[in-house]
Amino acid sequence: MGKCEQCIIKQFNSLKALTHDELVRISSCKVSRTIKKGELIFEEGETINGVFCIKDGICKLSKLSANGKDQIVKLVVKGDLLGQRSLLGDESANLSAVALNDMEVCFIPKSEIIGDLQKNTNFSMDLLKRMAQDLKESDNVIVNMAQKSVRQRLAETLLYMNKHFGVNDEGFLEVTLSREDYANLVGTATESAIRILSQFKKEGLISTSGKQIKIEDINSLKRVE
Amino acid sequence: MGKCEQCIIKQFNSLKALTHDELVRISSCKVSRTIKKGELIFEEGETINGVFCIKDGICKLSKLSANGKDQIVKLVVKGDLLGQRSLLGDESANLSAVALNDMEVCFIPKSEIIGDLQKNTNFSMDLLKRMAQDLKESDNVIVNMAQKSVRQRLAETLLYMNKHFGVNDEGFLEVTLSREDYANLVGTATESAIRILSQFKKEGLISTSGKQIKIEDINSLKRVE
DNA sequence: ATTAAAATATGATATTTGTCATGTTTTAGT
DNA sequence: ACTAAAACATGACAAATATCATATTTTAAT
Repeated sequence: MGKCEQCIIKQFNSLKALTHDELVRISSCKVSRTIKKGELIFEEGETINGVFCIKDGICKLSKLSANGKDQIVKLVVKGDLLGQRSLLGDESANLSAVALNDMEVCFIPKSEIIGDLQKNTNFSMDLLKRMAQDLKESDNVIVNMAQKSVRQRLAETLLYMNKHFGVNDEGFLEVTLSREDYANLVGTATESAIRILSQFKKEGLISTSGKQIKIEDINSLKRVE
Repeated sequence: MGKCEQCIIKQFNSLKALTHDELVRISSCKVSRTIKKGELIFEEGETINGVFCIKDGICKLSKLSANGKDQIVKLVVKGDLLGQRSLLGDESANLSAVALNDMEVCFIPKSEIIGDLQKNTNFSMDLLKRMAQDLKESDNVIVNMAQKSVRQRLAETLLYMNKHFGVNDEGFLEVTLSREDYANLVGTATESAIRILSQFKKEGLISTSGKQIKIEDINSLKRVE
């Protein structure tokens, strides 16, 4: 079992603001866990009571809307903390989390870390800064959702996947999403997402092999309207 | 000039977590200001360097999108703090703020309050909780934008205005927005907003007098699909 | 009170997006 | 390798929304 105080992953999130002693204590009560692709981590409405530190893998945060469709609000990736809001108040999760590939996570119970949040100003300030950043990003997503076409949003989603996760040996996007996931990220019908990807293919902006996607003309993709 | 330590408005925001002494100090350097309807408080990209405590009035936070339209992301109202993000890091404003009616605000320079944020855990924890709440609401807006029809979003916006600001003597929504503002809140073309309001009128859900709107059948409005 | 400008209203039409149907390909489990 | 299920693909059509044009009404400034 790894030790938090030696774990490099914490460099990427607020846990790096904890002291050595705090990390040692947390290390002794954290629970390491692997999560298989497609597995539910927690569900909307569930009480989480702790945070997940993501050591490896990616998951989607989504919310079921009235019409029965899942809207993906955010991707949470290696290095991120998941479920920070559970530390503040007794609220249940507003979103569901599902693994997009195999994941390794550590779960830190709320009871063990809540005291540090109160005492260690560096920790709470770091959390505050990151939340402010998240808020800014959410606001930008709202503007995109409201003002951009599906075609444009899908192009931007491909660029996002390329920028954040890169490509594999063969040049395909490293993280492979289903067409349905793309639709749920963009906020459109699955058929529409598929159709537009087909158009992109015809126009030479991308190529595909099965569900894998390769960006062929990144500049044109950036100019999609 | 009012004194912060005696001001009742702070009950509604994080400033209530400050100590008496902290409030006295802040009171001595705050700047009271009235802002006329339509006036710009700050603009996207501008450096704010402080927070506004809203004593009266309402303003819209919006962002200009590539197609030249303003998307309203949030309404900030009496009792709220405006510009909290400016306290965390040196980032410039992500959104523009414009008064929707005459406002009274107090501006508190960042330099005076930043130390309290570091020292007073109650203050930073309260800010953290409110930001978590904002984040949740933003996530919900994303889902609504992505999954609901314009008609539905407009109906919900009317219900929101009714719930948060109530009605005047004659039963009209207390806060009067232009049709363009409604369109920018909902994320649609102004003509579409006007058209749908006309439909609502024909269907007996609302009535209007000039730009004023009265909700006539709140239950049907809630059931709009 | 008059008038120009802005906001509201509505029709006609184009474009975008969703829905339903149906066929093909890929994937995963034996 | 075989097979059922899931995912992908595409056509046809319907519905929602945007755009452009043009009145009408309201507002604000003189």
